[in-house]
Amino acid sequence: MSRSNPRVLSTLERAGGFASAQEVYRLMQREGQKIGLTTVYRSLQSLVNDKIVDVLRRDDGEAIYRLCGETHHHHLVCKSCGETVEIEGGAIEKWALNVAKDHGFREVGHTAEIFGLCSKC
Amino acid sequence: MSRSNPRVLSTLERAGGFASAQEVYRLMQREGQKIGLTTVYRSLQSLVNDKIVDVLRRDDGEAIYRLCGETHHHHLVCKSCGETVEIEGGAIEKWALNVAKDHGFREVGHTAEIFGLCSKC
DNA sequence: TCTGAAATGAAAATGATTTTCATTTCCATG
DNA sequence: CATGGAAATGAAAATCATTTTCATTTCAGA
Repeated sequence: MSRSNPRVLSTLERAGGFASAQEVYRLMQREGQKIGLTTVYRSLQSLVNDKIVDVLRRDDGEAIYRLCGETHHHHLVCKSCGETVEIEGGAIEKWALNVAKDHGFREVGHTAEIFGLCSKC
Repeated sequence: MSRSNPRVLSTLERAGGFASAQEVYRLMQREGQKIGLTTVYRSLQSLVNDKIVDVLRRDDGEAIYRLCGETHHHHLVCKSCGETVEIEGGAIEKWALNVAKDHGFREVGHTAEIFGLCSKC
């Protein structure tokens, strides 16, 4: 297992807390930082595991990494410009737990995303 | 420009109205239908343009195509054995719509999955 | 029958992501 | 100060969905 290279997190922060692995890599290259693409991917993956960043998907399928708070939440994402709003999901939590229990499932988790066109797009 | 091959739509319907291009292609292969992967992609793309199907992204980035208008449902998936239960998601629909409206979003869609360990696992 | 536009699909290209594996860096301990 | 092994690193190759290219086939209409 590998741990996150701190310069990757730092770069993601500087990028506005929202960028793809390729973008983080290119940014670090431009800044003259010596780092391999592999390490960028591994670091971001590790940050996701540690719940320090979230991963979403752009319309073209490229993964974008985004700094997030620690409280569990969901996202409302504009499918055109990518603007993201964090959503509290209390209703969903209960729904997921109830549905799962009804079917005898344990160790329940869930994912939920809302997408659409934001007011600007 | 090309038009959708009707067998592609028919196969997507038969797949439960929810499948990736690769899955549609494999299914048609297994059924002995002669068709190229390229045509499957083109047909699905065309169906998306015509708003006959929606396109979403799976967590791994693969695009999945879903018939529009079909009352859509969600899935409760066992993370050990893969058993899947289809769930009605009335509560989620409302939640997604309300949240999106609150933030001025239009053309709203959503994804939601619940996962856990089923009673057998 | 002829003709051209649309459809088709095999193969190559693309682009993100992952894997492999040899090398380098760290660091605790002798 | 060694030094030995674990963790980190990165270049290159592999993977995989998707798109593009391009030559061929189909088919409707003149």
